[in-house]
Amino acid sequence: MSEQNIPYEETDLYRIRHSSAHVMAEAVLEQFPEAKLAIGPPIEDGFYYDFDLGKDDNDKPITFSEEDLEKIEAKMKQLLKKNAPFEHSSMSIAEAEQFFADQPYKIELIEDLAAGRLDENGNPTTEPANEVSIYKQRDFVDLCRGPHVKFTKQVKANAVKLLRTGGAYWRGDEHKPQLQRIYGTAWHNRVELEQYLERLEEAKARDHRRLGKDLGLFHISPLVGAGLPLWLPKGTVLRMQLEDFLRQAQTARGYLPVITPHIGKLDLYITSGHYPYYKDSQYTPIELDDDKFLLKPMNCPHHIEIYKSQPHSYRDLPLRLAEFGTVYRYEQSGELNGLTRVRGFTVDDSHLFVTPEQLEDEFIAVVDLIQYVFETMGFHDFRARLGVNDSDSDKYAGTPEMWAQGIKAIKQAADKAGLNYVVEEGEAAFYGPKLDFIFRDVLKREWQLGTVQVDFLLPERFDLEYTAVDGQKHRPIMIHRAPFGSMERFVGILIEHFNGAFPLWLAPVQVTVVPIADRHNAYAYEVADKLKQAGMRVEVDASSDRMNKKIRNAQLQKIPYMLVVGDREAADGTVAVRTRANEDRGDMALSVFIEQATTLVETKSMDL
RNA sequence: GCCGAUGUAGCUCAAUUGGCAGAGCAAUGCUCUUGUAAAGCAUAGGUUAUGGGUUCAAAUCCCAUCAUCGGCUCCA
Repeated sequence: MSEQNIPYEETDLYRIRHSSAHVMAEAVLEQFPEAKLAIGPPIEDGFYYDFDLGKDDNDKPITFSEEDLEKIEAKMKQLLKKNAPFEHSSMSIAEAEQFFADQPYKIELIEDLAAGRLDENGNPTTEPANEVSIYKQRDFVDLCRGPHVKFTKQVKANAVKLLRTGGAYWRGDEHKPQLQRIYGTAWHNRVELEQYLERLEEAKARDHRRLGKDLGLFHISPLVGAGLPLWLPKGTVLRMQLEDFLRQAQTARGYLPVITPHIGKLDLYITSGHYPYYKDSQYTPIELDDDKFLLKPMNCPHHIEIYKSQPHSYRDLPLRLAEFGTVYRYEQSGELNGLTRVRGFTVDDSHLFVTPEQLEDEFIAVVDLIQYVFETMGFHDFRARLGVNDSDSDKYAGTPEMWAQGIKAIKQAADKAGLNYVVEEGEAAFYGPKLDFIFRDVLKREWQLGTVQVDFLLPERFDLEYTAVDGQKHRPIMIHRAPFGSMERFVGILIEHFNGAFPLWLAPVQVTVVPIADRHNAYAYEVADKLKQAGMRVEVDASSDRMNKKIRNAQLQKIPYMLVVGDREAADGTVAVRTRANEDRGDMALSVFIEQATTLVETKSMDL
């Protein structure tokens, strides 16, 4: 398409979606004449519009029902076909305030525009506006910067669909009124719409919650607790492959393993400064006698205490302490989601204690490790984001100097490593700036995974020191880092990315041996034993099912290899190799298969 | 946490307006001994998420709680 290289805001699709939002609002007003309009922008793949429908007799907010949505969609399609031009004009602030007098949200937007505070998207503006831009189709007039299509008919009625409703806070602030949002999608034509809907179906089919159940990877029991996943044997095998891989990579890079308990005294987190920041998302402290203990929300304080357990010379540094450390955060109930958003999760955590001279090299080495990990996973589409503090936010600790120093260190190291990154305000940790690695999966969805943070604050808080060449005590700097981020989220993403068909080295079961009839079971077990001796994870399907059924079951479990064995194979010492890609490779000597498979495992190949 | 929807067998779903809770798959048993994506027959499986309430009668209506899903806010 010709639109690929121009900004989204300038594309036809953007206009189509923006115009769809207006026509949808027009349709809503026909059904709900009292609705107050908030904002209705185009978004990725579609658009939304927020409405305030007022309260019912019981003072409960009026919401859209599913039937409402259908009616609105039908009405909207009618309005699209009943052609009308989008007319652009402007009004003075005073005119606009009068015109939108019964639209409080529009008034707020107009006032912000007039004062030069915020534009209609909530972004800061530089200059106060004298007049505002408006768009009109038929009797529907909206405060809007545009652009729009010229006529409503340019939005094809069969290329638009309303998807869902939901609550949304005015201006994204949970202390402000909650509005009713309708999401819709709009495309150039019907075919594109259908393709998009298919994409949604595809995403649903690879949902890790669905696959996690079907493939027996994890389970979440309400009795254990929401957001506290139980790892089933197959999920555990998968996770352990990841952990072993990283552990090995870390050992090769001079990391030292440590293990720390799941709780710690409240005082520890008060010293670290975590407590005030995590108070709201924290399991309440456990009180015993005169002490209070917290389920740890972070591993750093424990690792710091390990550092402090003995005096350090500059010769000991950098000290790289690594642990798969499980932390607990009491996330809001509405936030929980399978493995990707949980209340107890394991961070592939490490804390590096370094001298100022070592900071840059160590940071680069960490970035290098993260990239190595991603590449090994077959994650090639990722970007980096430098999260810095928000100048006017009070949620960050430390001095401006510390922040400047940290940001500078990250920038220098990232530049030296040749890494492209974008800077985003308000994306820092409370104790320092961080570099996040954001991965785009096969469905083009973005996930924040690995993270590296430079920290001058905690060494200060805990009064960390080492003896330098000059014989004086100096303050080390800490680097916090986690390539996977959290094992739970990472595995969740991995499941969706691979659609449950993991590369051989990660597959919980790598091979299923399929005996054709009972009399082949003995040979099947013999084959399985040899595979196990070669380090393969293998199952024998000795059930009374037909061979076809056994193959089907293995296919559904996305097991990489099915080895069919019958009279021929038993006589020749061979196996008939079939892959989950429906590929029949015919008979081959077992030794040849083992040779091939183990090589693929060793090289962590994506191929079968 | 907020707004909305949902919760029936291990899984996927049925059950007219309130009137005896059912099917497919999975499980178990038996028969068949099978050559690359579902053999046949039989058996078992449920306090309809939990706790209250309305009713002669509740899976169905009402209330509360828990959980899940879709959004918002927040985040690894």
